[in-house]
Amino acid sequence: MNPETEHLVNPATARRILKVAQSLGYVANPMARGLKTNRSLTLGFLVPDITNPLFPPMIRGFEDAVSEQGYNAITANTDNDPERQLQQIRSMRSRRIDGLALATAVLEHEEAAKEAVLGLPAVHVNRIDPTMDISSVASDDQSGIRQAVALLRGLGHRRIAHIAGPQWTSTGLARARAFRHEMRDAGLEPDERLIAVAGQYTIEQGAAQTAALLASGAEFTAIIAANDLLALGCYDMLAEAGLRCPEDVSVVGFNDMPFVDRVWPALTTVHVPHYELGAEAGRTLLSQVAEPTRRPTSILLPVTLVERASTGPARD
Amino acid sequence: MNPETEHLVNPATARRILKVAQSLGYVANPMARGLKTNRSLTLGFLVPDITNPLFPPMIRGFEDAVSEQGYNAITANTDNDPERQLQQIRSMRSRRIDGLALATAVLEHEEAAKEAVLGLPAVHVNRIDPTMDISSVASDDQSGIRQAVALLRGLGHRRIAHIAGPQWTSTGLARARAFRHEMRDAGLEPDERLIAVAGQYTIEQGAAQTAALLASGAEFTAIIAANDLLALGCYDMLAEAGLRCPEDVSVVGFNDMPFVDRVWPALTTVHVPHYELGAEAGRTLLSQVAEPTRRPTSILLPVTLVERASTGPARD
DNA sequence: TTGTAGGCGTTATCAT
DNA sequence: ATGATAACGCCTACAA
Repeated sequence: MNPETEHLVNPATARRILKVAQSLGYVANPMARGLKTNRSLTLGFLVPDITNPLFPPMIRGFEDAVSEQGYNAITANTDNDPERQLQQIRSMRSRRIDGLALATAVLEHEEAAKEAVLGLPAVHVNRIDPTMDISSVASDDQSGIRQAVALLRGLGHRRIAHIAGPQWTSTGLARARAFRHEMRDAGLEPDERLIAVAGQYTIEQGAAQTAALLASGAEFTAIIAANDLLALGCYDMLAEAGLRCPEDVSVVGFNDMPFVDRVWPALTTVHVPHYELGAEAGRTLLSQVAEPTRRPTSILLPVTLVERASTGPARD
Repeated sequence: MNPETEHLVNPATARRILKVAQSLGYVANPMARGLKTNRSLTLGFLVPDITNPLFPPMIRGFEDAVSEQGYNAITANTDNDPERQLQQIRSMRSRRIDGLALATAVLEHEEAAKEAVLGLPAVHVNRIDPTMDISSVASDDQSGIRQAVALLRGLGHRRIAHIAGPQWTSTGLARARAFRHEMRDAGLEPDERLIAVAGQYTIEQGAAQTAALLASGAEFTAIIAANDLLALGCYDMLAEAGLRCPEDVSVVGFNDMPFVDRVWPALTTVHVPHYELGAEAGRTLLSQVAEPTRRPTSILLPVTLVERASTGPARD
């Protein structure tokens, strides 16, 4: 009844057995199978919080991709807590998952996590591993920032601010780096006073850092936020300061979360293909499972800027 | 090493064994345990689509609640396809889940699903089972509609329309029924021409049914939509028809999805405690697992209307 | 109070 | 090409 060994049995017998099994309603017991083989046909997917709208599409993509190969996916939340993350990894290992996808972005306590994952096929999602010990699937953050800068540049903006994501986050780091690089590339020397670093990817932090920008005294006509929540925070603080968007200040987000096309004004943002990120991670992980010695790969998925109503010509 | 039988062993020995096990890094193998006990300490959660923002909080609540008792949760998507739902149930049963929560709202093909779940502790979430064969945890839809009607009534609205959800859906049915009932209760005879039934819970259907309402020729100054997506569709069609919200037509949604407080105008809607729904479902399911003979219970969680900017005084 | 043997449903190995 | 058997790691009944 094992397709892989069916060739060494009489085809007629095989057919007969299969038919009888079916008529009996026989279904293999995954626990018994797993106990014997030490494999579970199950893959883990670790996210900070399933409640964050970024992750459901990734999870769905992952599940759809791996279920095609007969694998199941189980998800767990870490709340960005390194201790919880370790627990979850241990719990999943004890359940004999065959591989693990990590969409948790915490750069600190890296060593502990890496050690916990040792020997298990693994892939990072939505983040890259600088040391390249582990495969990764991420969006092309630099290209996204480049497109954002190009759009604003084309609209006449020269003094562009950046609200960076938390620097303990892979995306926060990458997008801030890309911002400095792409500004220079566009012939706009980045002003360090116009880079504010958020402590969390939240609306509140977006507002707080916009306030900081405003307070710095340095002039700007546009903000590139490291993600959509930060951008929504910009909206709040700009309104509070009596500034209109986009007439006074243009705002660009990152991720293209659900419904940011319906906030006011509709948010111009970099669309990230979250579903595809998850699906690609699933495929990568499966090839890793099939061939554990294969060396890590690093995939960058293309992103595209979606121009909506939060960007307009520079005021000056 | 089993806490439940620890009392019939010498405390000193127990401590000794536990210590040694710990020092050896011993972790029980769930598969071996499950093979022997025919239990998995795992519960299933079936949703139409994890990508729908209603479900992540429910899932999270469920997970948090059951993990407190040492249970794991696994989720699967059905895409509202009865066939897929059966597959998923069978797959989960083969994996020996100890109980199943169903947040899938399809009323058709009920018998097949019920049969597939036979003998397995189960609970319906966000829907009620009229036959009461299965426990359920849902929001108090009738109270939500009552609050919506009361608010509009207080604002002077008398001709109130309803965009009902799909009638193959538990919530669509319940809210439409509640609408008729509560209108009468408020002394406002419901006009059947002012009840449009959406085929899906989508923005597009919300727009289409608003168009139907407008085309019916019957006058109205407010719309109660059966969920937030339908309400957003109202926005679109009203704008297209040159009608302002709330000046010309007030709109009330249902669910209080993430970010509907930031669309324009901010949506007045009935807040449903999705996290609590999931958590309560988890607790209900666990008690069902502990005591399989217990008869089904039906829990209704209270909802509260959140008044925002999409409702205002009646124009007339 | 402690020790031991048997079996849960598979798969893999070995003998036929 | 087919059939028999041991072992995976745990729990439980029973013996000591």
